[in-house]
Order: sequence, then C-alpha cells, then structure tokens
Amino acid sequence: MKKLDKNTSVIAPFQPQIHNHKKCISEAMAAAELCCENESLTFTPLRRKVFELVWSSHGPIGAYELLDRLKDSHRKAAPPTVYRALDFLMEHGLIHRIESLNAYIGCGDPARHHGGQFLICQDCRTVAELDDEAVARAVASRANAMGFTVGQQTVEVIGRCADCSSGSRND
Amino acid sequence: MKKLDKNTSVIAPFQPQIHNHKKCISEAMAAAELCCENESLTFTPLRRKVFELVWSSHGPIGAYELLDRLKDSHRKAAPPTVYRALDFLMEHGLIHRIESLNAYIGCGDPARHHGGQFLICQDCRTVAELDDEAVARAVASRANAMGFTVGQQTVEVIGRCADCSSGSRND
DNA sequence: GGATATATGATATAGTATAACATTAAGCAT
DNA sequence: ATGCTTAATGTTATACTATATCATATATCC
Repeated sequence: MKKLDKNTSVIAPFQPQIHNHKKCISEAMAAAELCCENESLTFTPLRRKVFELVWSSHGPIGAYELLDRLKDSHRKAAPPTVYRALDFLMEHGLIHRIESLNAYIGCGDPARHHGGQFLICQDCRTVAELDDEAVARAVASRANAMGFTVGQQTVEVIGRCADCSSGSRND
Repeated sequence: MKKLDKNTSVIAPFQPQIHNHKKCISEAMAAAELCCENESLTFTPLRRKVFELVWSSHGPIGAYELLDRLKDSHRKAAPPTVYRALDFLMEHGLIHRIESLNAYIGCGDPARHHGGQFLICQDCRTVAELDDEAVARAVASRANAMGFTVGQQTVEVIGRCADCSSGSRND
C-alpha cells in the first residue's frame, strides 16, 4: 500500500498499471480469510465466491451483474442470494458500496474498519479508494461541533482521473 | 443562515425549531425565482410545483412520494414528469440528491453552486446541510495530489443528531 | 438425537429510474 | 401570420435495484 504522507493511504490506486491480477485477487482473498478467521465469521463458499467476483471486476460492479456471473458456479442463485452475500461482506468491511453508482467494490484494507473515500472517474469509470484522515477528521469535527455523532461517512468524488484529464481520452 | 466560523455555514439546521414553515417555503421559492431569473432559466409551473413540494417536505423525499403529491395538482403526472423536474432542479443547484437515501432535498443556498455535505440522522431521518470549506478543501487537495480533477463531491454522514443521541429517543 | 441458530433456496413483489415516441407550447426569422 | 426550430410535457412501456416472505438445508451445542 502506497503511503502519500503520514496521514493518507492510497488503498487502491487508479488504473492498476501492469499488475498480476490473479495475484492481486488471491491476496485479497487471503486478507479476507484472515479477517474472517480473526472475527470468527463464517466465510462460506458462496460468500467467498461473491467476494472473489467483486474483486475480479477490479472496479465497481452492480448486484445483477454479479448475479449473472455467480450463476456460472451457482445455478440456483437469485437476487437475495447475492444481496445477502453483499450484506455480509459490507457488514464486515470486506467490500464497500458506492452509493452514487449503486455498485460494489472490494475493500483494499479489510483488516482496518473504515469508511473510505472514493474518487470516481466519470470517463473511464475506475475508482480509487483513499483513506485520508484529514478528510475524515474534518468531517467528524464539524459534525461533532453540532452534536452529531458520526456513524458512517460516505465520501464519493466524481471527476476525472489523471489519465483521462491529460490525454483527451473519452471512453 | 447561521455562521459557525468564517469557513463554515450551516445551510440548513437539524430540527427546524419553532419556525414558520410557510414563510420558510416562500423564501426558498423567492430565492429560486431569483436564481432562475439571473440565469435565464425557464422556471415553469411544473418545476415550480415540484420545487415547492420538495421544500414542503422539509426533509429528504423520494421521487415517487413526490409523484403522489404532484398528482393532486397535475393529474397527468407520471414518473418521467417528476424525474425531469428533479433533473432540472438538481442541474441548477436548487435541490440536492441524497445518494444514500435515494431522496431529494431542497438546497438552502441555491445562489452559490456547491456540493454540500449532509448529516443524516439514522433515528429521526432529519438531514442537516453543511457547507464546510475545510472538508471540501481536504477532499479536493487530496484528490488533486493524485492528479484527479474534482467535479462533484458527495459527502453524506450517517449518525445521530444531537437530539436523538442525548435522550434515548428511538423513532 | 433433538433443539436452536445460521445459511441458503425459491417465489413474489416493492421501489427507483429511464427509453422512446407523441404532442404541445414558445421563440423567432421571414 | 406562417412556418421553422427548440424546449417542455404527455404517454406508454420497460429496465434496473432491492427486499419480503416462507421453505429447506446445514451446522452447532447440549
């Protein structure tokens, strides 16, 4: 995980350059296994598969798209099948939901529970996950000043990633 | 509008205490009228009505709930009717969409275009709108450091408002 | 083994949003 | 005024997202 400074981690970068996707998935799986073991969670084959599919897409993916892919291995899968698995994975911080896209994405750092902040490129649809304490603190401090107890922060930024702003790529 | 400090405005507070709701709506209407005049926008009766309904709810309201209420005055209204009006109002900053609720809420400061940050009480469902520059700046600076050009920020914080945290109210 | 809790199967339906095409209204050039 | 053009609304159908409900199976614990 790349550190930008002492307070910010880029949990998942944009455009995963040249990278071994298989390795990347299997590492995420290993992290999830560990996480479930530590918390005595039942990481069933179904949940495992859904998690793997979310990671495989390596970007935000919708529930019904997941369902389609899930059917290859679980013919009897129906909407509740995938939504239940997604609920489980979200509840335990293994994936995030991107509200503004109605889509789900793997969490790059499941061990630490966190809200996360997302930079969403409107051109290439890739998403970067940040965990910037300065942002989280700014939000929390303002909320607390109003007597508001912060539960979950949803920070989603729509814009253009470096690649898509520089060239005039428009895909 | 209450100023918390030089950088933050509470655009819309929680629990609008004792307040003249009719006056509050008509002020919002006036601000919207002005805003549309300044930008030469056609604020048609239909759009006006939808705007008024959004403000009347004085909290987040869903599109189909709006549609129901709209039908009182516009019998022929259908989903596209309300979605088009909502699109117009959002495009010109007269209302905001709360992604995590699939709902819409009036903007307390339409003159100035801004993203806005929302504190959503999970108990009483009221929403406060902030416009905290510290938050916006923290987000923008981190994004820019990655070469990301910020378009629209979505900041939604789920938690408990002062009222609902203090007592053990649970409605 | 039987009671309990957890997970999945199966069917139906609720809730949110858009596509596509028809019609009407408004502005403007001739 | 007439016709041209654009913007707004009407109308119908459908797509997409998510949950309710009840049945069945699997695991756990005593």
